[in-house]
Amino acid sequence: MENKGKFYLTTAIAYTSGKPHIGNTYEIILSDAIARYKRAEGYDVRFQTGTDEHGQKIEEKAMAANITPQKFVDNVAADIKSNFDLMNVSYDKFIRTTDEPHVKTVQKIFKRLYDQGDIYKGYYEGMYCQPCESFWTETQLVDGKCPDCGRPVKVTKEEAYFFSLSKYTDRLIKHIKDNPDFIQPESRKNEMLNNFLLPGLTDLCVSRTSFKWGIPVDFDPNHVVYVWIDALSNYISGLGFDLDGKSDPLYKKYWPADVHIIGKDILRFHTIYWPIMLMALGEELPTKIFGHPWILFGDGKMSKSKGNVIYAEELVKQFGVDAVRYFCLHEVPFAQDGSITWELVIERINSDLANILGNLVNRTITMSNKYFDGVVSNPNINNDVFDTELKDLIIATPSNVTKKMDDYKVGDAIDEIFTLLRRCNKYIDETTPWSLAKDPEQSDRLATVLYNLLEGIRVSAVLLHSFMPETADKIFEQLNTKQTSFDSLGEFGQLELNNKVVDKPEILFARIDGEALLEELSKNSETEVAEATNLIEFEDFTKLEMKVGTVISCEKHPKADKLLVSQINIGTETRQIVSGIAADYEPTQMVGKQVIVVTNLKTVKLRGVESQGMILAADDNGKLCVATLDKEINNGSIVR
RNA sequence: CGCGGGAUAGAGCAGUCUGGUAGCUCGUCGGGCUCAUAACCCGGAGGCCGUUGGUUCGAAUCCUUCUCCCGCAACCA
Repeated sequence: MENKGKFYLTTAIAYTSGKPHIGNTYEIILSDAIARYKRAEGYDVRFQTGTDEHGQKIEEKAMAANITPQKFVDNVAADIKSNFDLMNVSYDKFIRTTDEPHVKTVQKIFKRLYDQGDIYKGYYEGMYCQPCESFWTETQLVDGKCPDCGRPVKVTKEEAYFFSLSKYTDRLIKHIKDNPDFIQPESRKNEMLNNFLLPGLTDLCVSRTSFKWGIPVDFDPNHVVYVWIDALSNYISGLGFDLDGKSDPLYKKYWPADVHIIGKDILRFHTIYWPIMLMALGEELPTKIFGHPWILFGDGKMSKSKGNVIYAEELVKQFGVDAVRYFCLHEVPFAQDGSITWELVIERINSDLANILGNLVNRTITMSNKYFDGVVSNPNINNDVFDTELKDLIIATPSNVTKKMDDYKVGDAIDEIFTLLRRCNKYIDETTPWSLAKDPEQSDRLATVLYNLLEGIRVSAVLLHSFMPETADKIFEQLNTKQTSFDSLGEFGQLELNNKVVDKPEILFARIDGEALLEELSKNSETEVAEATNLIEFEDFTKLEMKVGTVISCEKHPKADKLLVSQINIGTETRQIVSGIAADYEPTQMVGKQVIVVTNLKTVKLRGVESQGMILAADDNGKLCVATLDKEINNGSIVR
């Protein structure tokens, strides 16, 4: 195999605050498919992934679990790693930001940037929003309030280090314009330029004193390094980067990265902060940043509170690793989010994997056994236009696939392979081997037909290997072939002669009875829901104070689309209450209604407007219906 | 007018940059085949390409008006 040079790709490192769901898993599967494909093409690939293990959130979670942060991240990192291993991911390096070499590297980088004046010590004389734990600049504030939550901010002075970005902005803008492929997909490029770079960057806060679980700034131990200098550095620290020119040979060989594969939500950090960091360090910039879309459950974003999280393990348990890999890789378009539901997964498995792929292999091997005792030969009696068409496609498919992979259009690449598989199925109908078998004089023709099919299957399996490694290996075994490398794709006819295919083909993907499975799943989830329902004590219930009130007036929240602000008479007083019902109720509809109000909730400000309670409403999949009373009753009556 | 993305057959998508017969997968209906996992193959039906106006010999594609959906985006007490 010709060596095509080095190829370094990375995933974002996963934050160790909890268990990874299928969306996290998607990124690593996608990266793995690219890594495997590049290796098969003859690149010297290094594939790095890992975990991001510092930060306040982890510190808090560890405290809540009553273990040390280190113990906490050890557990979660092990969990994430085993999840990646379960998905058959071929990473070369799993880096953890708590690894000693990484910590040292980050400290040195921080010091260097400080020494050369890119990082300076200053104060946030900023506006601090306590609940959001965020600082804001004057220009970011909305009506002098936190743009995130609308709550008032406090002028706070906290010592912090800042990374001065402005010095490098022009260079970065030029780099982005000179390298149109730097940011992928391209639609994101303008977003970065227009929203962040062209208006001018504000300096980035790179240290914290408010928590301890982070890499200490070694020359100023009150501070820990905050997020990005720590996390982003993993891409070079994992290669043994050293500031003093003593970098590991790995670094010299593999840097700069050929592609960073990341979620589209963190594109900003990878296309702005990271390049600027590298410029400041005098290192080369990565070739490409690829922001991939998300996998969504149904039509909503996956979130635990919606109860619609799917974990990779569940899917694997049900369908197997390769089916899950196939689904993730094939079903997410290049630039738009894809969606996952049980129904969709079942449909793809049945129609693509069982019918088109599995059944093709099965029927071909069966015929080979039936007509030739499984012995492969090629008398080369090709006399139809079908033969030419099939063979042309077998020759063309590898480069078709590679073209798509070069643009990271993995789903389209897989489609190319399935186009070939479909063509093979069609070829069987065109040549009708079972008719040929009835005429002994057609024996050589029949053998040729089967050879063409087996070769088509072999080529498909070689190409499929990057996406579904186990399945491809199973096909190789069934064909009993050693011709499994990309070198064997150049010309038609590399499948060995006089080999014997397997006697009884194993079913690669069994068809799934969708209705039965869905029914079983819904039964399971019902029992889970029942088990998960927490029963409360009666006393807990009595803590709630609920009263009847009449809506005196109601208007739209001035700063939020989804909120209404009502004045409600609850007998002794009038309360102002903000509710998220604007989608279902006009303000005028609310006036005069008698509603049930929770009156002993802590007051809170919602986008700047105080809310002194809560109106009860039923939620039917997002459609809200306010609870009212059967007949008119005195305001202030207790509800229980 | 905060910024950005989108609307194409029952569903999911491609085509839009670079104007020239509207395409793919699934579903559906009809037919064929029997090697195969009720699988495979062929054919049909199903589209004012979201709306308005314009440019053009010609518009899904370019310009324009409006509508609706989604993301950034937390909030729904």
